[in-house]
Amino acid sequence: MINLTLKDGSVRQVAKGTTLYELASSLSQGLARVAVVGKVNGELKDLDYALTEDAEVEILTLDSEEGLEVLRHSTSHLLAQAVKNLFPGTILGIGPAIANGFYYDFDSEHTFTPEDLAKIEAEMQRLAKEDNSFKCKLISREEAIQYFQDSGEKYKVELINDLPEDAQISLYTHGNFTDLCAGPHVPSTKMLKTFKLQSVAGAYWRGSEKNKMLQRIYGLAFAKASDLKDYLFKLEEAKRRDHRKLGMELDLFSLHDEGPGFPFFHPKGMVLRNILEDFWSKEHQKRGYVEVKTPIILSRTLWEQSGHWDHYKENMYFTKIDDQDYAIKPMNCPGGMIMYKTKLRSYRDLPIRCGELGLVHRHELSGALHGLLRVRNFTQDDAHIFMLPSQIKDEIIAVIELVDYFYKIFGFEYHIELSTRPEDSMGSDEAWEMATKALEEALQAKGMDYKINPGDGAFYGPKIDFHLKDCLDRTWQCGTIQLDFQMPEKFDLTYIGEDGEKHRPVMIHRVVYGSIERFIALLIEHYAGAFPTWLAPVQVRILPISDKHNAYAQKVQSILKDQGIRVELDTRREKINYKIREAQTEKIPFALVVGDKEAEQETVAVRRYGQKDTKVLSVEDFQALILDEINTKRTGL
RNA sequence: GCCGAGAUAGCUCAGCUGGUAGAGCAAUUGAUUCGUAAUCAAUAGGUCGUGGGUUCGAGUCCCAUUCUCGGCUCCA
Repeated sequence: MINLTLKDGSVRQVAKGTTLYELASSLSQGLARVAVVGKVNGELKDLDYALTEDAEVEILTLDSEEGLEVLRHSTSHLLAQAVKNLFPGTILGIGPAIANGFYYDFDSEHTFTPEDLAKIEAEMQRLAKEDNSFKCKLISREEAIQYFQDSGEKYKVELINDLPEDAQISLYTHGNFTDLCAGPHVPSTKMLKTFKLQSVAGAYWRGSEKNKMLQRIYGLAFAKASDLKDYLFKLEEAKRRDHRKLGMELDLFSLHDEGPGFPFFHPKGMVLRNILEDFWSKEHQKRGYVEVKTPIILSRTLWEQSGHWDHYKENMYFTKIDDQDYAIKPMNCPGGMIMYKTKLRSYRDLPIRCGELGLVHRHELSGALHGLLRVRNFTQDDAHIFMLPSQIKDEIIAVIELVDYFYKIFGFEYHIELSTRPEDSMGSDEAWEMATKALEEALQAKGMDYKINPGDGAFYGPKIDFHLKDCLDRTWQCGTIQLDFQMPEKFDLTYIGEDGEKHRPVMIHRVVYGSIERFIALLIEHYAGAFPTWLAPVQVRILPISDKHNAYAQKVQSILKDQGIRVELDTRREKINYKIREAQTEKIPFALVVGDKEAEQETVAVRRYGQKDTKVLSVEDFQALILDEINTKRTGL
């Protein structure tokens, strides 16, 4: 007999060799029916796994994230089976579970079309009903290689060859389909009911552009049909927040064939930009930053000195002036270096926190462009902090706090990544290690959770990245803090120390918004276009009932305007309903209706965006209310 | 850059197997002076992304190209 500790802490004695399924049955028939996999000492196992020693055991159902993940993974096998049935000769790549579903990569002569997806899905439904169980078989490396070589599965052979020496190799079979897989899986295909194939996309084998591009089929899978339906509905809702759609509807910006990736900002978009930039400048001044502006075009020699010529050329645009080579800046830092060197610096001057809202141009791959989220020119809210080595930690912590302060004001949730040394980079291992450690220590000192993003650092140093989510939960890097020992070296930056000798300062490159363009895109999606009053391009629109009331409306407008409130007046000869509808469609925070009553009593009927009820306030009271909302940057809802 | 899909009026879209373009909203004009999400009517608006080709005839078929979308890669 062996002792099993269950999730509730109770201990159950069962015969050695009892399977997880048998255990589930003995606990309750209901549980056995919905059981997906088991967890033995923290490891996921198939239900037919036989227990041979004392263990902590948990039976998982589709109510758990892990259970769902297994379901999604099993559905990817079902997809592969269906594709192999319908398109014999297809070679398999990999097929993992992902958020909300799964994908499988295929190498096929046939190009999968959207119409094929429907056929494949039907075949999956048919196969699922066959009620085939997933069976696991452990085999030796040689057998496995032999097996997949014989069946022409070259990618599987490659995968096996790359498995660690001691890896246990297992095959999973259901019906006529066998795949290399670590498992575990649901007990039977009959559990695979709620899925939907979504799209086909190209994907490089093993994520490297040096490899062949395979065809990836994406699918969704959920525990219940209602969950799938809910998710599809949520997707549709999310698309309504898309900044590309809202940006055009709200007349904020536009993109044109004449300048792919070079956005045009309209008057209303400029209002938003200017507010963000003003806020930025004020907050930075408070924290001891100065602000500069460096040129957009600088000589080739500078870029050679900075290392961009060697490490960043692919992303840069070039031009010639009087037969000399120049580059359009992809980063602001080299310009900042030149400024630092205009004076002799003392240790007493440091840290120098030098901000720059700098317009940079980068040649992004055409296929990567995406609204304002990925563009070819953008304004970085950059700053370079030159400091003594002893100031590193405090400065990094101050920037982490600054980014957090900003993001909280907008109500953004974010996650942090620590990006380490990339392949194409410069500097010594020691310098990189020191820099990476400094960043890590600052994060730990702040108690921040973060994940490591190996090899994703800048070519001159490691970085802390702050990521925000868009309407479809894709994450985008915004803020970043990069610690750099290389540039000061390359540019021979110095300061005079207490000892009267020259020393090398350390520098940080950092941005808070990241790029104003990207940040605006995320703001649009975050607020679904309904900006809080302090950010709204138009804060108030006054709607006279008829043109009898225009004079009073104008008076109210000038009172509010004098307070710096962005207020419009709608004097068109339209019905009040029509004007209100339009003000709502444009997501203006306040619509003020004025008619006989209001004109007589010097009041306004206040209708807030998204709310049906109105409140009649005196003009002074309304003014106080809106100014308070603007000053406190409240969302108002 | 790569794989796939798409591009028709300012916007959203229709246009079957090739027979020289249509709706709604927006716009303009006129009438309506109106109390919390669309007043009525009339008018105007497109060389169907661009360039070639096939054909008596191309929005529709073929080729190239640009841009957009979804991914991959890359990145603020």
